Amino acid sequence: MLEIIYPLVSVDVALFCVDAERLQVLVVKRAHEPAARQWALPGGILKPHLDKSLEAAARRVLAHKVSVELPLVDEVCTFSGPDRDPRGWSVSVLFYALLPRDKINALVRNKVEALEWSNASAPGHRLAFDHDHQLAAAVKKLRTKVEAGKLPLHLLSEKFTLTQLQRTVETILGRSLDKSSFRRQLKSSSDLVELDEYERGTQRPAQLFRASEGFSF
Amino acid sequence: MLEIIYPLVSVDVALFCVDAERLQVLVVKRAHEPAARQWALPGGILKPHLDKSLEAAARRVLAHKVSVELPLVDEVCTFSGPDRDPRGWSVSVLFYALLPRDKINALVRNKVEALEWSNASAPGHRLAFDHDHQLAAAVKKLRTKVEAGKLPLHLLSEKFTLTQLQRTVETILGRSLDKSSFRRQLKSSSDLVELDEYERGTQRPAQLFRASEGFSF
DNA sequence: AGAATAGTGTCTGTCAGACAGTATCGC
DNA sequence: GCGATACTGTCTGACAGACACTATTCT
Repeated sequence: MLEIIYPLVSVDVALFCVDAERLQVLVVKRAHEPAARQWALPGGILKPHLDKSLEAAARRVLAHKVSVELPLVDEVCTFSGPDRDPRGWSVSVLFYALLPRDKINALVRNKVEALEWSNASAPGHRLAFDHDHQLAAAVKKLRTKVEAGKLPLHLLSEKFTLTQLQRTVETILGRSLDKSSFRRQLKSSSDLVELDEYERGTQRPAQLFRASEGFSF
Repeated sequence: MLEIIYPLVSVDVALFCVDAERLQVLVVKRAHEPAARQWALPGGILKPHLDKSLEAAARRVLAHKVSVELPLVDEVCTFSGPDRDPRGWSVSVLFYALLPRDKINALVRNKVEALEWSNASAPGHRLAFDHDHQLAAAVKKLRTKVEAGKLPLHLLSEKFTLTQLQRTVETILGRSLDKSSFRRQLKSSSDLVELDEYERGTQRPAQLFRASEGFSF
């Protein structure tokens, strides 16, 4: 009988937020080994006695970084192999999560770890482990879904204008869209509910919308 | 210091093949506990000393069932939790694989396990563990890719006719397509290479095609 | 009034579905 | 010739991109 070697199982999370026309991702300056003092995506070891699923583990990891419940945490893919973590053979399941723009300051600061919003398309730091690849995979997944017509309503406040929605989509896709075409598509969408409220801005007020009940990203 | 409990890490594979207008999936009658004598998707425990990645583990598992190298093995998603396997907290990474139709008889028979091709949309057996959910997820992933315009060339022989390709796509999507529109799309695709060969059938010979070098599903 | 932002109307080229028509084989 | 299958041509309605136009607010 061979000795059974257990792989290390962990979760990593790319938490996205769109702010100021930038697709931002949360990065952490690691306090402990391995890769101490390097920047990385938030992550942690699976704790079977605490977590009832991998997604629950991802939410637990983020709960230490952000003080709000996240509307969406979904799987991207796995990364595995004997060399990607110095502790040995490891499996990491990558998730992505979306944070509403009005919650961007709900970060939980502590004295051990530094947290930072970084440009997801061009991170300011080189990330530890294979997290550069992981981030690229998460961004690609997000883009693919939006490109396929899904509306990233979880990135917006509860009530939002169509222009805010268009700016968010444009930021994710990295290109500008035609206002008329964009709004035409939205009219035949059952994901939006129009409200009888208007946002008072600097110019003409814009009608507010919210996500419909059955909406899912 | 808490005792660290390791989760069980395994891979399961939905191996697809399109034959006789049916989307077939390979199922195995399990020889050993747990779930002995029940039908299930082929799967196995990750062996870090043998596998250099989860995909490699999936390929190793299939190598015992099919005597040919598979052109495509790709990840679907993970299934995890304390209750899905009687042995305890487990993570299973689901893969799907495509087998060319002319290799459908390349199954490795043995006296321990029974192998069977089952209708993927309506399996003849109830599957063990959460494999009914897994199969549904794998079929959905396959459908989504084909619906998005990807060509499932790996399900066809090396050389194939456009009618064979159309029948395969129709089988996966579960609806019939217009011949003219289908071929129009293919003309602008760089995934196909037309050959100077023709298949001699019962009626007018059909031009043969193959997948281009850079093709990926 | 003028600037700025919200929202609508119209034109047009593209393209997918529908379907008819032609081509080439076996019998 | 006839049936069967491969392959092509044409029409048309739907729709996305482009862009001009109207509407409503603030200064």
